[in-house]
Order: sequence, then C-alpha cells, then structure tokens
Amino acid sequence: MIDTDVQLAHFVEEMGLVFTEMGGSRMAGRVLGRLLICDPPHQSSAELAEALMASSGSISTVTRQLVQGGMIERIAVPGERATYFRIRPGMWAESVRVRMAMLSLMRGSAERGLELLASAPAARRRRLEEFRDFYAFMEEQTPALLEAWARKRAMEER
Amino acid sequence: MIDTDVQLAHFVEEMGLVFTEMGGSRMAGRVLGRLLICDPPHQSSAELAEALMASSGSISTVTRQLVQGGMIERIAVPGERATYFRIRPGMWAESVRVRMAMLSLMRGSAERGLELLASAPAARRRRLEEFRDFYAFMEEQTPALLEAWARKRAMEER
DNA sequence: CAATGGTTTCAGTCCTTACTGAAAGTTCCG
DNA sequence: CGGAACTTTCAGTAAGGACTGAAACCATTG
Repeated sequence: MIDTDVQLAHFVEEMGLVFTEMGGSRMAGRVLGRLLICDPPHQSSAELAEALMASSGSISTVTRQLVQGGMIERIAVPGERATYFRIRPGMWAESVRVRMAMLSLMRGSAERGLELLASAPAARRRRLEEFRDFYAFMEEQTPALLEAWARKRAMEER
Repeated sequence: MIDTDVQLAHFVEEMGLVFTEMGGSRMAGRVLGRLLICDPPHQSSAELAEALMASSGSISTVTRQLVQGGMIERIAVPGERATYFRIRPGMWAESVRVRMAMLSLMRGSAERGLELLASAPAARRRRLEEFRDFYAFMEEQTPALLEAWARKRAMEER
C-alpha cells in the first residue's frame, strides 16, 4: 500500500527525535533510521538526501560522523560512481564501546578531582571516590556485557 | 593554599564540559561538580551562584532539573531561609536508571518499526530485530548491573 | 580530455536552548 | 505586619550547532 511509505517516513522522523533525546543529532538519527528499514539495505548519499528531504551537504557531514563512529560503513560498487552506505554489522556493540569512552572521560575527571583533594580529610574525598569507583565499575563491566551479547547473538543465529 | 580554589574551579568547569559531551547542560555539570567537592557538602542556591559566577535564575532551573532527575536533593535547615542542595546518596545508580528509560525509548521505536514491516520478508526485518533485541538485552541486564554495584558498595563500606 | 554524475567543502542562515537580569514570590524575623 | 534574605519565574538575549545551497572537487565514461 501507498501509505506504508509515509509511515516509514514517520519512523525515520521518530528515530531523529529519539536521537536528539540521547544527545545525538537529528539527522544522524534519521539516516540510521532510514538505513534500518530501506530496501535494499544500502543507500547512496543522493538516495538518502532524497528520502530524508535533506541537503546533500548535511548528508555528507552526518555520514562521515557515523562512519567514524563505527555505526555505518561505506560500500563501493565497481563501475558505479555512487558510494553506498549501510548499517555496519555489529553497530550496536560498537555504540556501547563509543559510550565507554565517555565513561572513562568521567572517571578521568573524578581522578583529577581526587588529586586536587589529595590531602583533604577522608570525609571530603568520599563523594569523589564514589564517583570514580562507579565509573570504574561500569567500565570494568562493559566488556563482559558485550561478550554476553555476542554469545547470545551467536546462539540465536546459527 | 590559595590556588587550590582556582584549581577546584577548573575541575568544576571540566565537569561542565564533560557533561555537555554526554548530552547534558554545562551548568548542570558545573553544579554537580561543585557539589562533589565543596565543603560542607551542601550549598545554597546563592552560594552556588556565587561560586559558579552564574545567575540565580540559571541555578534555580538547573537545580530543579537535577532534583527531578534524582541527582541532587534539597535540604532544609530549621530557622533558615535558604534551601540547600547536596549530592543525592545513590545518585550514580539513579543516573543509570534514567538512562535506562532511554533504552526503552529506543526499543519502543524498534518495535514500532517492526510493526510497519510486519509483512515484509524476514531478511528485511532482520536489521530492526537486531536493533530491538539489543536494547531489550541492555534493559534486561541493567538491573543486575546495579545490584552488583550495590553489593560492591555494601561490602566496601562496612 | 570533455562531459556527466556524484560527493564534499564551506560560508551563511536558522533554530534551539542555555543563560541572564529584573520583578514577583516566599519565608523567616523583629 | 513590615522588612530583610533568599529563591523562583519569565521575558528577552546570546551562544552554539545543525542544516542549507552553491561552488569546488573527484571519478567514471564516451
């Protein structure tokens, strides 16, 4: 039916909004949304621009960001000028790894704070210690979480 | 020494930047940073405004947000007009719970997408299924993670 | 090597949202 | 109850970043 298209567009917009909610950019969410539902699973910049009614410029910047972030990848087809993009296999695990970098940013700040209070009474240091310990804990647990996900994936797939 | 103060201010600013990086607001990061290192551990709005060189207005809005998000709490002292704020015990676990709400937002979008492709071939649905499964998995694992953190905390403390 | 199809770059515009400052509101005290 | 200390509200401003559109760039084909 014809209004599947408009509903899919709606889904894409929703992804844009959810992404802004999570601190990302709207267009990045839209591109990912589109690449999640399109058929075939790869799209050229021009196709994305058309489908999302966005300028070629913003598609270019946002695809670059997503490629750098490991969320999507470029595909080249011999005898074609266009370069295509598709969801990168394993992108979800990758998104967690990216997030993990932020965890260690936080932990770093906590540690720098603790250095400043190196000679302060223990009671005053406690808040920062808990802060640091929490992010250290999260960082520590993340790899196991990703492994569990990989195992689950492997089980279900084959 | 006197330049501890300027270094602490530096820490506070760093927290502001890290927070923007994570999708929060700069001032929220500054307030949390300040509340992590200040002595005593509670501060009035006016004290925060002074220490952060911010307007009383922005302190008011940002403290409200942080209270609603479970990051800080209000303290009232009898016979005092000022209301004080301090880091809420357990704020780190709370921050994960807040984040978990976003996970379920994402899963919700994935599910709505899948409904749209209900009658599409399995190959086309696969990307969305992985998307949904991933966030479902994360949501599922989070409580256990928080319990592990709580246990660790309890062990070390007493 | 010119022409065409496609992508990137970049300067400028627009939109959003954080922040300010002043006025209004609240709470405690004499 | 009037006044002082403090906080919240709100309209307006400022700052930052996303997006556009046009021009430059690159690659493939005749």
